[in-house]
Amino acid sequence: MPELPEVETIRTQLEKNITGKKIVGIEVVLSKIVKLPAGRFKKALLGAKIKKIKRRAKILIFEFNNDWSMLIHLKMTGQLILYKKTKTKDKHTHVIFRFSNGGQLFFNDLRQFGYIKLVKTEELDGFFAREKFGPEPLDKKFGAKEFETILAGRPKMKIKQFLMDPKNIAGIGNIYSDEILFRARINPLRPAGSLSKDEVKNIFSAIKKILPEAVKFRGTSAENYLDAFGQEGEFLRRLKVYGRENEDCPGCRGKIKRIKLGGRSAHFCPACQR
DNA sequence: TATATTGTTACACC
DNA sequence: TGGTGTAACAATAT
Repeated sequence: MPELPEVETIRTQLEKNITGKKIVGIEVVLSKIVKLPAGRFKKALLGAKIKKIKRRAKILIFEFNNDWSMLIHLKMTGQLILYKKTKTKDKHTHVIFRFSNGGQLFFNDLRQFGYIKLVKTEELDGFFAREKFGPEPLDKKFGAKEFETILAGRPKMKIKQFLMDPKNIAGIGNIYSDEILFRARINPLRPAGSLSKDEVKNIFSAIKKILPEAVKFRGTSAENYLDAFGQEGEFLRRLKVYGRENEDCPGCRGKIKRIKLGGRSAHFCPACQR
C-alpha cells in the first residue's frame, strides 16, 4: 500500500535513474489504466524526455520536455519497477515505458485501481488546486501551528481518520496513521477536538519523525509494495502496531488490538494509547 | 464462495 | 453551507 514514504522512495529512485531519458516506446496492455485514449497518450509522450519527477500527496508527477506532465497514482497495489535489461511482463503488467538506453519501466497493478493520466504542465497548479490536498507533511514549511489550525477545523473527526484524509494532510494512509498515533500514545478513536495542546504537539512530532524514517528505510512492504528496483522496503519490521494484532505492545505489557474504524482496520495498544 | 483489502470520492444528513 | 460519517468502487487472492 504505497503511502507517502513508499511513493517518495520510488520518486527518488526514478529521479536518479531516468531523468533526462527519452521515451522510445510505450506499450499499453490494459487501456483503462490510462485515462485517455492510448493513441493520444503515446503521441504525447513518444520522443519526449523526462525533465523532472515530482510528488504531491501520493501522486507521482513526471514532467516532460514538451508541454505534458504525466500523473501516476498507485492506489493500493500499483508498482513502478525499472528494469535495466529485457524483462517479460506478467499478468499484472499493464503499461510499459521503454527508454533510449534500453531501460524499461513497468507499471504493474494487481487490483487495477491505479491510474496514469496526462495534464498540461501549465495546468498542474490548477489541477492540484481543485484536488484541495492538505499540506505536505515533510515540507519544512509545514509547522506545528498550521497542524493545530487544520485540526481545529475538524473537531469531531476521529484522529486516525483525520490523519488519513488527504484534504487535511497529504500522503498519510492506514499504516502510518497507526504508527504515528502509537508513537504519540494517542488512541485512534479520540476526536480531534478532545486533544490537549501537548497531545497535538506529540502527534505533530510523531508525523515529522516517522515519515522521514520510513523514507530512509525505503518504505513498508506490507502487501505487495516494491520499490522502483523491485526490492522490498525495510520499514515493515520496524512497524510497532500495524499488522501486529494480538502481539505484545512494544511499549508496555498490553496487547495490540485491531478494530474497525470507518471501514478500515486500526491497530493500537489500548493500554498505552489513551 | 464469501470476505477482506485501501485510497478516494459520492452522497445523505444535520 | 459545510462538516461529518458511511457506502461505494475498483479486482483479486485466499
